[in-house]
Amino acid sequence: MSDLAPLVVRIAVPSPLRRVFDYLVPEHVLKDNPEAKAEVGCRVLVTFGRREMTGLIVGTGTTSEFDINKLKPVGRLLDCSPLLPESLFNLFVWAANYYQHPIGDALLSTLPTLLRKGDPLPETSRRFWQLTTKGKGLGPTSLKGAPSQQALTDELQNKGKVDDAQLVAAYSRSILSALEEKKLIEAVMVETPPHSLDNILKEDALTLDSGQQQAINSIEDHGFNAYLLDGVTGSGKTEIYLQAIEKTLRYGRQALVLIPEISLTPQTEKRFRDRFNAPLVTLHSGLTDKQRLAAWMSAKTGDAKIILGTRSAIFTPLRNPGVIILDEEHDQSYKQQDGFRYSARDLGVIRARQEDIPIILGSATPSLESLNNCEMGRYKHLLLKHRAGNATQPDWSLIDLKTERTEAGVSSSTLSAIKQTIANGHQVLVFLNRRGFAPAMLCHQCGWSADCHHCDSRLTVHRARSRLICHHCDYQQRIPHLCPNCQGAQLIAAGEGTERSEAYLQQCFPDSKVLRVDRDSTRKKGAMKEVFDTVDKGEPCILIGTQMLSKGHHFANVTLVAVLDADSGLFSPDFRSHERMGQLLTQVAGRSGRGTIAGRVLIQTHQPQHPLLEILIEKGYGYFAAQLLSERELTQLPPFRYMSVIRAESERANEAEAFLRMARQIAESISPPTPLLSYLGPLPAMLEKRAGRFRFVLQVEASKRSLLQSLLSALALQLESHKASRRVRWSIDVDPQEL
DNA sequence: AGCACGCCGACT
DNA sequence: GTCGGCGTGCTC
Repeated sequence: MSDLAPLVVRIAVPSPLRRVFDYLVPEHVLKDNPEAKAEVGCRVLVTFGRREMTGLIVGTGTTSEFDINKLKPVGRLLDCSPLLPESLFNLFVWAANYYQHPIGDALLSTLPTLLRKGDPLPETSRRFWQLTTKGKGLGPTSLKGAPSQQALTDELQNKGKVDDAQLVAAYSRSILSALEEKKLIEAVMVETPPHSLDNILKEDALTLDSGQQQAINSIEDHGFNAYLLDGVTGSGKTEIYLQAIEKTLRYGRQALVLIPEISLTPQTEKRFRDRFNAPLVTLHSGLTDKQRLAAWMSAKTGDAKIILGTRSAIFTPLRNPGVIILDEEHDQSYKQQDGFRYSARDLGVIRARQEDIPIILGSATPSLESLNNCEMGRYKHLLLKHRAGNATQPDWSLIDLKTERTEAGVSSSTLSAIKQTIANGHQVLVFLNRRGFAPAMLCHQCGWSADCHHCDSRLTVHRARSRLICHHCDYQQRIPHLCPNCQGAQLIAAGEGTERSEAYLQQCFPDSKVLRVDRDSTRKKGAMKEVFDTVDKGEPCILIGTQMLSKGHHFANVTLVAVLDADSGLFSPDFRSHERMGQLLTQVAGRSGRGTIAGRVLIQTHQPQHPLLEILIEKGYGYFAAQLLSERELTQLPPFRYMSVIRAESERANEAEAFLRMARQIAESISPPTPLLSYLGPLPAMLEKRAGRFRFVLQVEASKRSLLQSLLSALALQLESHKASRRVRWSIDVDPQEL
């Protein structure tokens, strides 16, 4: 290590700069800690500007593009080996570039917080003590004056290496230090290999029906393949996951399992723990930094065999990966919506290919992207058409709101269906994707409405809390008694939210439990569990709630699902709104009739003739999705064209838009618009003003990823160095979920 | 992003 | 006279 050429490392630092910075590694830094390495994937402490920070080495060499005499030395090397396997590290670098996020920020954000802050990697090896050469040469009685020391060296003489913990228990720390001081004994670190499992199954696997059997038989245990496990709710996808994991565990490998939301972890975790005698760790936002690091670490060392987590778990290193499973692959929460805007689903597929292992994407309502990937032959489409056991498909019908009166959002025929279901001793699920009592407060006399001053939105009435709340920025105020505009006393809560429908239904069914599930009702810890425990008892009751109800839960005794408002999904300008509506309705409907009794689904709408609703109801999600996919092809929207949006926001009304106009100009000077690459905007964002900021978007679409990629890379660099970019908050969103 | 530097208005 | 607003430049 004493060559004359200087050792230069390229460091990614957590900053919004799309560059890496070169530092020198002086001799003394290497000597200070001979164990520590200056290799790609290791962390270093550096002064960056005037600040100390933890950076990651992304390259090494002996030269620099920068003036080598002006390079700063690194402060300290933090790791004895790279934090990630090289291939995984390269994948993360690739992801930072693909999603156009500053490399240091992206890379550091894939690490547990404590590592990002520079904490040492927890010990994975255990400390053992052994005699030094000098110690071995000791005569049998040369430590006679120190009986404990004599006993200890005798023990080491007999046993060779002994565990630190064992020695400390028998002797004391001071004896060890004394002998170490005399250079008679020395510590050695020994890696403890992950133990292999003998009894993998805690409970027997369920018997598969022929469809499930066919699906599991199609899944190859080895090598890369992407599978879309497309099965109606209740068709037993989880059992397939479990059996795929079982195979992986039998090969001594690890399974990485991703699920959309934290609220689903306890249930899923229980299912896995009940089945396997294998160490399982969970990674979700509810963990402390320490717990998170411990879980990450045990995945890295291979101790954890099953890693269950939400979106960010896709960045967990695995010692011996065997399979990746990503449940509810259509779920939007797999796309990070701020900062490093990656898609855990898409990265999952790329990672599986990189690791040469299978990935299983499961959903009852697959995304159009994944369905298209099946058609293109990139994924294998595994269809589960039937519900497991005796459960039958629910029976859908539409209720025309143009011809029926409603109260609190509930039509009379919905009400009588609820009455009947309760009378039959069953449970009802009422779905309304709007929390609060009413979405607006209006003055009957002058037409005033309670608007949010920070957003382009109306305040939602929350009657139980006597407040008006903005659902976009959380601004709150008391409900006024008089109209602030005309002092009139006729303020009305217009429209319906879950709180109002709950109150109405409780009034209609005073003898039944009415349970509300939304962000407000489940704020208290354990509230959610309490509701589900009550429902699981099976007594007749009415569940009312928002999307929270549409995810994952089994309600065996629910035989009626009522969707109070299907229309909101029909008229949104977002090109994905129809897809989402179909997914949501199908998922909600899937909550019913999972037991042996057939379920009914009532959809209230003002548009009963809407062709998409008809297709969804008559032919099911598969046909519906196929229809949407062919529309996307006709209109040249994703996945047939690649999209990205540049977002900008500013407190000053015109700046965001002006910034994007300039961005478009720069972009067009790099790549003029052609049929292969087109621009749209700047346009006001969906909610133009939000939390006091004016928001705009510029869309860039291309027929090839590479066209878009090279344009965005060049554009990002130019925008970053432009002084106008300091006056607005801007970001690039590749493969956006929302416009 | 942070952080420093520098240049103008309005205060104890 | 100084405190502090934010426009500008820089980070190996």
